[in-house]
Amino acid sequence: MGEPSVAEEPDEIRLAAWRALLNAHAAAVGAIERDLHAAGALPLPWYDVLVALAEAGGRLRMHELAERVVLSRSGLTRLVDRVEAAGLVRREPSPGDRRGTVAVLTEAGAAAQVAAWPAYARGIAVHFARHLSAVEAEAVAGALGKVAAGAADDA
Amino acid sequence: MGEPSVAEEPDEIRLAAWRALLNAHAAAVGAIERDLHAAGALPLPWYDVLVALAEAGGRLRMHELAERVVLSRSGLTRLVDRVEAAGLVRREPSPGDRRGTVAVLTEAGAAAQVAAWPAYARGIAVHFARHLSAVEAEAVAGALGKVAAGAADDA
DNA sequence: TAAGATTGAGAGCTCAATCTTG
DNA sequence: CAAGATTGAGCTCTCAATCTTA
Repeated sequence: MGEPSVAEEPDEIRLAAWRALLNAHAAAVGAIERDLHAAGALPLPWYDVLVALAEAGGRLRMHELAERVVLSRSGLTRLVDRVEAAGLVRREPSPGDRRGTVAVLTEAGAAAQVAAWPAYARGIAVHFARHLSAVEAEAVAGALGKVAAGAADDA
Repeated sequence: MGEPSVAEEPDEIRLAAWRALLNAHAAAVGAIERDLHAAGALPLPWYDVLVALAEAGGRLRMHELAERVVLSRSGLTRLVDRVEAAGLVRREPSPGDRRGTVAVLTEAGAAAQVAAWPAYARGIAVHFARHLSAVEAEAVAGALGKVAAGAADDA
C-alpha cells in the first residue's frame, strides 16, 4: 500500500471522456481556424494574446501572459514578437525588476481585439456551442475546469 | 423569418465551457507529452497512428487513417513517413484502386503500441481522469461526443 | 543559485500546388 | 472534372542553452 495513489489505468467511461475531448478539440479548433484564415482574420493565438491583455487591464508581464495564453514561455516570446511587429502590442521594461518585460496593449491592438470578436464568436457558436444544451455546457465547464486547475497544480 | 440560424454569439455558460475545453486540453495534453518525452516514450501522434491501425485490424487507407488520427491529410503523409522510417508501419498499394495507399501495421508496430500503452494510460489517469467523477466523465463524453460528431458533419 | 526572458537549432504543421488515376 | 496522396515553401512550436539581474 502506501501513497494515496492514482489508478494506473483510467476506466472505460473516463477513457471515453478523454477521447471525446481530443476529438472535439481538434474538430472545433480546426474548423474555427480554417474559417478565420479564409476570412483573412487574426489567427487564434494572436487573438488570445490580445484578449488576455485586455482582460488584465492592458498590461501584463511576459510570464503572466504566458500562463493565460496557454503557451510555453519560449513560444510566447516569438508570438509577441509577431504581434508587436504588427503594432498591436508594445514591450516596456518592467518597473522595479530589471529582469522583467511587460507587454502593453496598444490602441490599435485594443481596436483589433474588439473588431475580431464577432467572427470568432460566430465560429464558437457554429462549431461548438450549437451542439450543447445549457445543462451540458454547465457540466462541461465544471468538469473541465477542474482538470485545468488540477494540471496547473502539478506544474 | 429565414433559416434555422445559429445564435451569432454564444451565451455565458457555453463560452465558459469553450474556455474550459481549451484550457483543459492544453494543460492535460501538454503535461502528458512532457512526461512521455522525459521517459523517452513514443510521441503521442505516433501512438495515435498505431492505435488507429490496431483498432482497424492492422490496415487502413491513408485518408481513413487521417480521419481517425485527427490530423490534416498532408500532415498525415509526413507523420506516416516518420513512423514508417522507424519500421512500425509499412505502405502498400491499395488493391482495386491504383490511386490509393494503405498503411499496414508491422509486427514491430503492434508490439510498440502494446508496450507504450501503460505510460500513456498513466498520463491520462494523472493529468485528466483523476479530476473527474464517473458522472462528470459520462457528461463530458456525451456532450463533447456530439461536438465532434457535429463538426464532422459540416466538413 | 534561482528567476525572467530570449535565442538557436531542429522538428512538425498548414496551405496551396501537383501528379496520378477514376 | 473529382478523388487519393504527395510535395514544396513558409511558419510556428519545442527543447535546451544562454544571458542578465535578484
